[in-house]
Amino acid sequence: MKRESKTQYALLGILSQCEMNGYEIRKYIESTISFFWNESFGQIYPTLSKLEKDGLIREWEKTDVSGKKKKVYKVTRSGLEEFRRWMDTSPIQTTKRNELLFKVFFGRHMNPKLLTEQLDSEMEKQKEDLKALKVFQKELKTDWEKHPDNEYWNLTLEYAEKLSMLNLEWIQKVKGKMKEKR
Amino acid sequence: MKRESKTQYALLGILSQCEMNGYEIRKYIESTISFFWNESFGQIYPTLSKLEKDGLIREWEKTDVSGKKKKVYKVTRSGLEEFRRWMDTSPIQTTKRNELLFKVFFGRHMNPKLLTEQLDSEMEKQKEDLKALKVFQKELKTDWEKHPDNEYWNLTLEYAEKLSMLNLEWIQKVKGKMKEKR
DNA sequence: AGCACCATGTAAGTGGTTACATGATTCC
DNA sequence: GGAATCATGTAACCACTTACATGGTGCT
Repeated sequence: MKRESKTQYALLGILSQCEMNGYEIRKYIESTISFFWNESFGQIYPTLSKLEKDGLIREWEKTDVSGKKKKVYKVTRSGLEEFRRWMDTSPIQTTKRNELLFKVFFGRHMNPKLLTEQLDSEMEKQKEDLKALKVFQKELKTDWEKHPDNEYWNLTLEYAEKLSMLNLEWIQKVKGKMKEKR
Repeated sequence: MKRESKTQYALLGILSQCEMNGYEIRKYIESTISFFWNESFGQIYPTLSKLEKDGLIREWEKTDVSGKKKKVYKVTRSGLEEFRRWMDTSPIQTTKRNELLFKVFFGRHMNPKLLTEQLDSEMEKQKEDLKALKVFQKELKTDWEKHPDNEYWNLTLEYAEKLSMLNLEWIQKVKGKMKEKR
């Protein structure tokens, strides 16, 4: 069975929403979909070259309102077709590696205090995520109410929120159990 | 920053529970921790060699009750120390790539019927996982009540169960939204 | 005899991160 | 002038999957 990088489809999907250069793609991912996706520069730039070579995206000179010139990539018609073809046909694959569960599964081997500390820092991350998600949800409601993707984005945010809450509750519970051990 | 494969720690963790050969490790993972971890033979065998070379595990000839001989790997004292050192000191890293969320986030580009089909097969997987988890939970209660790892295993199962249920509910909701579109 | 499963390993190739290098632009 | 950020890219290296090869064992 052939494996193919999903980076290319991620870039097509992102560029189909808004034209950007490589640097902006990275920032977009970081600030918008980082709760379920990430890409590094080392992947983005070579993939952009490949996509352009294949005619799925094209580089444009864009002049913004202030007259400044800027290079951006746009998805071509065949790029959009290829993206949709992939979306429609490739089955969803879920990767299964969860270090948090790993640590708890083999938790007996850990110093309960250290496990608790690691759980704490995991909780911090989750709380920050949750905060960012709330801001994002609000933005969606006020500024992007009429955007055609609104409903889809909202659903993913809802998932992310519920997952974060589940994580927090569960970690709290594990921490409780650890307390008994000390 | 140095990256190091987690495969080695997974193998140390597994072998610290029970002595096994490479083939059995694979089966163990498949049947027990597959809901949060996986390893392929292409990783397992080279890693076993490396661990033995480093003195963290050792090969033994084991004669079982019926007199048959069998090779198994056991964790050495320094192997256990190394495992515990890693458990105590390495921060939990969560990978962020969720194709299910990806598909929904860019869902506008999909044929709603095809998205629904993909969601259906994802639900099937989740339901099977859930069924397996229930069996596992029961086993834990009846056969492994007194096992020192019982509490930890139970916690991970609880997490996995809740996550599966969250997935199912959310997918159901997305499916509902898709129905309106057709 | 043949099939299923046990068992071990290697080689090729992909996917991905990290670190490094370089230079332009903007802002103070 | 100097720092931060914008911007692009490459090279080295690691992790991991897949496919292939090989042979043993046990059952029917």
